[in-house]
Amino acid sequence: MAKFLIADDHPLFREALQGALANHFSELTLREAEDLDSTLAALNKDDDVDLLLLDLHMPGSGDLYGLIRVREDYPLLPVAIISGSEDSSIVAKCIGFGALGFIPKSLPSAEIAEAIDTILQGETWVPKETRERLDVISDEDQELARKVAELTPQQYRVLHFLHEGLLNKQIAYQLGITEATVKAHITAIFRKLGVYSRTQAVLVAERLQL
Amino acid sequence: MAKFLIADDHPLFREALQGALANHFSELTLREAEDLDSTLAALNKDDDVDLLLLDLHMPGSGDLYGLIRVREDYPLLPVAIISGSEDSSIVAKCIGFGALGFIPKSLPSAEIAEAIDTILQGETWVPKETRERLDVISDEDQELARKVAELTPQQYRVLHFLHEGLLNKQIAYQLGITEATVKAHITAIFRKLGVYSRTQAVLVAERLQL
DNA sequence: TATCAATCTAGACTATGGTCTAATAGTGTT
DNA sequence: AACACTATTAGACCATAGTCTAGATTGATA
Repeated sequence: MAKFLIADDHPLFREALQGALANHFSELTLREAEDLDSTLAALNKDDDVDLLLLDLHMPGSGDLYGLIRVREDYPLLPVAIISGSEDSSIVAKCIGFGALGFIPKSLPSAEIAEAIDTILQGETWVPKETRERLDVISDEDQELARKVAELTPQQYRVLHFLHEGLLNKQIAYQLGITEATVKAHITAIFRKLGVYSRTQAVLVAERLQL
Repeated sequence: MAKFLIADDHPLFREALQGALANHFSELTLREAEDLDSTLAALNKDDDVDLLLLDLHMPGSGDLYGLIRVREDYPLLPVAIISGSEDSSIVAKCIGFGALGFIPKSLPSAEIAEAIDTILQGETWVPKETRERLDVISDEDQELARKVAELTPQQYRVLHFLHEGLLNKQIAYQLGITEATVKAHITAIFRKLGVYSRTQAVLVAERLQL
């Protein structure tokens, strides 16, 4: 009797995936989440989830942040990334940051089930094209990822805009808060990342390809 | 009767290369340069150089800047990069920015001569390991490289330190000039790169892996 | 030599960035 | 309910970044 959590912001895709899984796993309990907050909430509620199927691009998530965050809070939970893209450098990053598998949405449902079987047995699974191209993530980058995981969602959003090259004034407008508040968040980001200027914070974000 | 220009800051290596070339090219005129300034000066003086053998790491050059600069000033001149490293992403960048060849220093002299023959015939030559891994450089990156080529050497040095995450005060100390001067250079860099903040300038540098 | 153009330099001034302190609101714990 | 803890917010204050103007130097050209 397996219990999965599907985290994806497209209801239609969740349904489709659910259908595909139902054909291959007889006894199956499914939970659903549509953004990072509800994913973390669901994991907190159900402590016996066997596998998280996590979409990369989710509201409030921002590519790698969701994975980094989940890995920080639930290091033992098997995570399979579900993604529309299958860029090999992204695949490598995900595996490097602790995902057990990377499943492109374009895969036929039979192969998706196979991949999940592999992952449930504790082995990694990635698309054929990207096998043997899995760069190792350096210790420094692992350390940086650990630091990024300490950021709150709002702080992460601010870091994201920093990385876009926006001024504090522009970030304040985007988030609907005052410039003073943006500055306060930035100071907190510096502390957590161990840097002392916005330039260095941007370089950290760039290095992790957030 | 071929005329080459060897640009490398190690006199010993220049000699060795000279010896290797003498065995394979009967009629050969060689010019030498030891940094970016003397390279540009030599090219300006001799307008009939057939090939530039350019070391990547040269004083005042800073990895890709030397190549970008030479390509901007002498777009028709065949350039072969000579380098100690043979990291495939660097090779790809060099070819993308217009070098006709990439020759690792570790190559036996017979193969170096072969490579140069290939390049003189107008074909590209790269190490076996990196063939068929030559990513295309995007139009945007070409455009950025064109802009970087407009920077003066001093401005390039400042951009380099910006990219390291240094404060203006620290850059001033490193270059032995006042903070006010650093700021003036930074303003000039913004104009030439078409950005309006230090963060964006750093992102340009990061994107070109300068 | 005279002159033009470009670079490097730097001071004065303004805008933006960053720190410190602190109030508010939410969350989980005893 | 009272408690400690943390995220979010923001004002006051100081530091750093960036603009404008301009003098000094160099190299090419008439």
